Amino acid sequence: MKATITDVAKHAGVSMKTVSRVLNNEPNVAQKTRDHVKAVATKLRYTPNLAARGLATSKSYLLALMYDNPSPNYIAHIQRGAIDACRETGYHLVVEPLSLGSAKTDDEQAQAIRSVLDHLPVDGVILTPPLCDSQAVMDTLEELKIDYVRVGPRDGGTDPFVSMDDDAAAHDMTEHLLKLGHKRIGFIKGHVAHSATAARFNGYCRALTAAGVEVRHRFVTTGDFSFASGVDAAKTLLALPADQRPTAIFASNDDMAAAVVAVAGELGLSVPQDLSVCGFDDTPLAQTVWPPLTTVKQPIYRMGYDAAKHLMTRKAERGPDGRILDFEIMLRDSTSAPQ
Amino acid sequence: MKATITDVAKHAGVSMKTVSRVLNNEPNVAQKTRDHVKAVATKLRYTPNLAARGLATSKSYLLALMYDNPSPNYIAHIQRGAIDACRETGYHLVVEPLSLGSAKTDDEQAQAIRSVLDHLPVDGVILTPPLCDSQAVMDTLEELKIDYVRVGPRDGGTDPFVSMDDDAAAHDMTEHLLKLGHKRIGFIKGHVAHSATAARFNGYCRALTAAGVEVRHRFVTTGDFSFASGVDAAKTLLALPADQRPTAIFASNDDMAAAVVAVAGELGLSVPQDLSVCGFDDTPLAQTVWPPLTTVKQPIYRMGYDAAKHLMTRKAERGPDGRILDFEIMLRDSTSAPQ
DNA sequence: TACCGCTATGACAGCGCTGTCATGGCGCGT
DNA sequence: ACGCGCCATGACAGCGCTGTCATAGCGGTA
Repeated sequence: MKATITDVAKHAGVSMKTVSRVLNNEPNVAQKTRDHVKAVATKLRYTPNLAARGLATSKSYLLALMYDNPSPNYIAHIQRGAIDACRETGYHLVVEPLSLGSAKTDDEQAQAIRSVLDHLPVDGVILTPPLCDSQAVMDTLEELKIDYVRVGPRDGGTDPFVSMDDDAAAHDMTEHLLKLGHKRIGFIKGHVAHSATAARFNGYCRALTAAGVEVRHRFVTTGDFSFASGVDAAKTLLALPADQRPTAIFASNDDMAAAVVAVAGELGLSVPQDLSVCGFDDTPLAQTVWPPLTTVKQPIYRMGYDAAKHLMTRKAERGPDGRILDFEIMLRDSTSAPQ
Repeated sequence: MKATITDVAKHAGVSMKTVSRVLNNEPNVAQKTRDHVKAVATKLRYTPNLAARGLATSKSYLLALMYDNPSPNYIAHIQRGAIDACRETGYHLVVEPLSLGSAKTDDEQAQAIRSVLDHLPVDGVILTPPLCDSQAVMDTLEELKIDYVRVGPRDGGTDPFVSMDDDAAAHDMTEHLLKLGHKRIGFIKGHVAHSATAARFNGYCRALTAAGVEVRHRFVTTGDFSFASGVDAAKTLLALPADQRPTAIFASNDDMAAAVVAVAGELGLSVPQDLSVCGFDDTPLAQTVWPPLTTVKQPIYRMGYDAAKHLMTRKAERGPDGRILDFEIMLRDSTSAPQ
């Protein structure tokens, strides 16, 4: 039914091994033979049998994307990037949600990941937050000798990773607000356990300090990335008397920024005239809210793409261990000069 | 390194074939032997090599989830359900985005799907909207002799599918509004090409008619499921004089419902006092907006789960071809009695 | 006892591919 | 002309598993 290497070999008048060499771009095949075999393979619509190849090489041509309950939107983009990269190389992506939960012990985490990997021998693993920050997970992978890449890890370790400079992005966004003329800029921090929280806050502080503006304690509140926490934070910030409250609020993600917009509306403040608001992540929500949010667009798709690409590249040909990708500030309608 | 069937056979003092029989629950093995082999396999932490098994059986133990640009949220839930089902049976899920686009010809659609399947021999395919409504896709699958299940197909054909009764859900939601005392109920239709659009509108009409309320042309507008289209539709509906405009608006999805809330806010109408709003889908957005939206919760996770389960079940043991799952009306704060 | 039917088990080939090693031919230096 | 080394190619085994077919053992029947 489906063409095999043997068929191609027969039709091309060469041995199976030569066909194999051609298909795998191995050296030591005359250019003429190479072309001929390729032509025959195409004509026969030959595609290699993954199972057979996997059995012979003990590779699986599969990559796994592991995640633990992040936002669907984030995963969807990472996933899409990784899949596109896989397609280019004949790999495929299997998706493996892992419910580690921060409550689990290291040992349980290791066990969970091991049981997944026991059943599915993948050639590489893409680790997204918060998995990418679990030492237990990484140790297990190391022990199993399975390649992995971390996406957006907390520290900028020596392990392979792709990430974005959250600090710089927050800095630039704050600077944007400063340039518009804002002096009283509120900030809503994200969930303490998340890698990006500290980095974003740090960027905010850096920009203020650089501009000679004091970082004021009362302008900084803590949320946990949820809309609800944003509501609370916004209420706190906006409860200050009109001449003392922030003229701009920078929330650590879009959900909380959307909450700020909602609260402002309730209080009769219009955005951006009375209050500028900006978010972080550029989720669909940013454009679903009114007015559309000025926010930071993370190169999420690209991260997935690069991560997968890295895993499919032979060790020798790999580039530097870590890649820091560019972000982009999306200027929309939720920010303007004060008054 | 990793235990093989041969290892287990040696340790258990039986032949490979007997081990194989035990592992695959084949008949004709003495219970005692069976138990013993199982014990040995466990002790050795044996897990079958998928590639080898696949080569021998020409099955892949892989299911594919195919989609064409739906909402990330929808896919994420389907996916999660399917993965959970796979885990129970030792299968795995590969995710294959397909960019067919409605502009493509049937032939191109068939080609696209074929090229994916040529490279990855899966045992079954889960088709989500709008793929599940493409005859070309189904024909191709049929020809390739690959099992498939349609999730939420337009028609309730004889092919295997899982879906939800959009019509009934829209009916119940409309009835909810009616019971609250609303008489002037606006409706925003979804994208014409989508399967659910007609069904939802139909349910709305049925409920009105059953209650003896006329379906009024000016209360029905058409959107395309996007927030932006919802803004336009809402403006149209709310442009009517106060004593003639709808006291409630039922949007065909949450994005458009959120748009209605935003427009109402701009016009100084408060929800739900001046205007009740309800949506459809129960996306995260429904709770991210203020006030949280009354909406229809689709059993998306369950659909993914059931679809995968169906594919992994041997033909003989399968239940009925189609399964219609229950929806749930999520009553939240965006609806109340008029005035 | 001879024979049959049935179950429990095993030997062996082969799925499609690649790794290893062998082979034959050709160019080049002496 | 001879020998060496290198390149292009092929033969063959074997990856881990399952399907097919053969076989041994057992109880029952005539």
